Order: sequence, then C-alpha cells, then structure tokens
Amino acid sequence: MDERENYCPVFHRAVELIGRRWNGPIIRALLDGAERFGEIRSRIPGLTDRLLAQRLRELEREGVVQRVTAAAGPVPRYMLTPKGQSLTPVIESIAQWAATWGGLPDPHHMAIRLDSQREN
Amino acid sequence: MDERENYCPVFHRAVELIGRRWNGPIIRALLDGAERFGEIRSRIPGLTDRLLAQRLRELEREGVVQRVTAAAGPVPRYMLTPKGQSLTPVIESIAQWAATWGGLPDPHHMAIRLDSQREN
DNA sequence: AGTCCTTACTTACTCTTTGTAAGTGACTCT
DNA sequence: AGAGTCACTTACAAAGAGTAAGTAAGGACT
Repeated sequence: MDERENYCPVFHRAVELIGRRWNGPIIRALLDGAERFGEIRSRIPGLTDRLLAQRLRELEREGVVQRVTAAAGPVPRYMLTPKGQSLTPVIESIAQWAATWGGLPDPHHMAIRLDSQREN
Repeated sequence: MDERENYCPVFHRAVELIGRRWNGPIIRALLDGAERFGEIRSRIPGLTDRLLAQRLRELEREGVVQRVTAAAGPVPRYMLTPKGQSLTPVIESIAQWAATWGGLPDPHHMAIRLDSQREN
C-alpha cells in the first residue's frame, strides 16, 4: 500500500544538507563575507572547533564550500562555490520566514510576543 | 575579539527546525496533501513510527502542525497551521536548488551527471 | 634565536539523539 | 469473537554532538 507518489530523494538530501546542525548558520556566515575559520566560528555562538572543522569538510565534499590555501598567506580561507552561492534564495526565504514567525512557540502566544524579536 | 556582527538566533532556530532530520520531507508531505499518520510515513522511505510521532509532536509544539481529532472519526489528522503553510516558499526554494544541483558531489562531476536526475 | 601567543585543527571521552525492533490499546471488518 | 490495521510507545544499541584538552605551524616580541 505504498503511495510514495511524489517523494523526492534529491529534495530530501538537499534539505538535510542545508538543515544539518550548524550548516545553515555556517553558510550564512560565508554568504555574509566570513572567510577564515575563526571568523566563522566567532560569528556563531555555541559552535565549537570540532564541529566547524567537520562541517566544513562535509560541505567541501558536497561541493558547496571550497577551501583555499594561498601560497602567500598560509592561513586557509573558505569560500562558497557557485553551488554554495546559489543557496542565497534558500537562506533568504528562511530568513524571511524567521523574521515573520520568529520566536513564536505556538499560535496562542502570537499576540503576546509580536513585539519582542524582529530582525532577520 | 568577538565579531558577531550579524548573527541571528531567530534564523538559527528556524533553519534547525526546518532542517532537522525528517522535518523537511514531513512538511513537504503535508503541503502535498497528506493528512494521516500512515500516509505521511508511507511517503517518506526510511522514516519510522517512532521518529514520525516525535517530529509531529515537536512541530505541533512549534505551532507549525496542528493535530485534529474529529469527534466522529477517531483517526487523527494532521494539518499545517498558517505558520506551517507559510513555509511553502522555503520548501520551494530548496526544491529548486535541489533540482538544479541535485546529486552532484562536487563541481568536477557536474557535466557527467547533468542529464540524470531532474524532477523537483 | 628562543619563548610566547594565536590559529586551525585533532583526539579522547561523555551525553544526547537516532535507528531498530518489538510491543500496546483502540477501533474495524468478517 | 478473532484477526487485522492504525497510531502510537518502550527498550536497547549505534551514531552524532558537546566538552575539554592537546598539537603542529606560523608570527610577534625581546
């Protein structure tokens, strides 16, 4: 009785890549111009070295991020590939949704908290 | 030296809610018209009862999903709240991205697989 | 030149979240 | 009444994430 009419593994893979813990904020930091390891980390409270290193490697394997070690400066830089940059509309639509529905646990509390948080 | 210029906890929360394991496909199934527990589960290969029940409860707490138990039919139905329905553009932008960059591990293989998968 | 410091990781260990599998109670169908 | 489905729940093992400490490479200071 299996009715997987419109299930899409490609979508599934994408949403779990983007949504995997810390990946959203990491991609966002990169889109916002962060390039160095410590720069990304310092923009994301709670994110540790271990996980950042791991996530960057994964994103690199997925072709979203590129690690660049310039001959001159031995400090590695991270940047988004075209595939990574094309996530802009995704990040923006999430930011938009978050801005609208922000920190509202459930509809009953909507009115109460409408004025608290509000930036993107 | 902490430069959290434009970090946004509301965004962080949103991206981890949407991207949490199984949540993307679950929301998509609901947007596509699935209403019953087993209906959702059968559309998402790999998703088990345990996790679906847990995710639905969480999404309910977040005000994204509403569980409706009609007096007549004791079979519960699930539906998206307005907050949940407004995730449409997010899901669509991810589907769009997935359709374009589908299952491409890295840019080098782009050309090779351009014609394989392609639906949303 | 040597020591001190920062940066970008890695490793070891613990705790939480998932996956797997097997129930359970409510209703339905025959 | 008995068997089957449906919507969960419970128990346990495996995987992932958090915490903390360590390390190699490069620069700055003296």
